Amino acid sequence: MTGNTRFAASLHMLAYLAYHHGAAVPSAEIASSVDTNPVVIRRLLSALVKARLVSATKGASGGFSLANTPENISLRDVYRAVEPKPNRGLDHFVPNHKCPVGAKIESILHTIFEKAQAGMEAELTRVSLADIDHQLRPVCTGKK
Amino acid sequence: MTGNTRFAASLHMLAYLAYHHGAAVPSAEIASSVDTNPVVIRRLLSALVKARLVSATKGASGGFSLANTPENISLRDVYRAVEPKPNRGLDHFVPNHKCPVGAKIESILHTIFEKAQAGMEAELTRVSLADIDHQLRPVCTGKK
DNA sequence: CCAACAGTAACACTTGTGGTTACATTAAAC
DNA sequence: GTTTAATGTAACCACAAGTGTTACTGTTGG
Repeated sequence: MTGNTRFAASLHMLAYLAYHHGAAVPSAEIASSVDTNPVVIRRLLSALVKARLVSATKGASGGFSLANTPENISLRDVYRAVEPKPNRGLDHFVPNHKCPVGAKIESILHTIFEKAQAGMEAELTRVSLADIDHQLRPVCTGKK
Repeated sequence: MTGNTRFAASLHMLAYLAYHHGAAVPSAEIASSVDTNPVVIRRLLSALVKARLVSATKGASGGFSLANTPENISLRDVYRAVEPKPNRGLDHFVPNHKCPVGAKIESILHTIFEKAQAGMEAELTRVSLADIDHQLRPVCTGKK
């Protein structure tokens, strides 16, 4: 797989929680919507709990719920929570430092990649979980 | 590996070609600077040749050279040439369409990811290979 | 002809990711 | 207090993608 599905899956899960706002949703139910294993869900939500975006309650009738209002959760928050290393492959890129080009290229690329990353995250900042929820509601409320 | 090193390696190679502008540089020499195998270099440059960013000459005393001036090669051109699928893992993400959330989330995420991608590429558009070359020269010319 | 090069196919190796099972822990419900 | 349903992880396997490597086939200048 070129990228990973963590970010997309996380947004799906959070959208599901926003849809069932207030209630504690168990991982098995979320897994049914995302069509994967409950453990995968808990694994991902674990990162979101650490990032304070989601709260988890153990025990019977427990589950996951949003730790904040959908308006106050930006997609950038989610991105940062599940993608801790947003460097475009610069970590495993080790050129020959004895070459004048190889010696300098790393720091140059680092700066460039940071700007590119910032450009992407700027767009993500402009979208909140509430925006996704609003696009989701119209088709759902009619059938509920 | 989280991402791939193709983009970073491609920029390194192109910077090397810009540094030796005009001359035909064999893949073995570039491989020495990037510190990898010549086949890896040729594999990557193959994509850049198809994108008309680099020209290759076969035979003895052959090699690779830029097909354009560094000013006219933007990093976005390079990115598009070596990263044909810039979707953040949406392809392998197949939710349960029987769920109201799963049915709609795909197209919503697709739109969002496209905007995020556009934000990143906008930053890459603003940087040319000449910009990298200018940052490279000051330290190199003195030691040459 | 020959030496040097690109172009590519084929393969092994490594790593990241996702799916799965298993189990310890926790807390509500009865 | 026991049962039940849930999180939290660890451990493992399977699969896909990326990278490095060898080997071979053209191709071109000397």
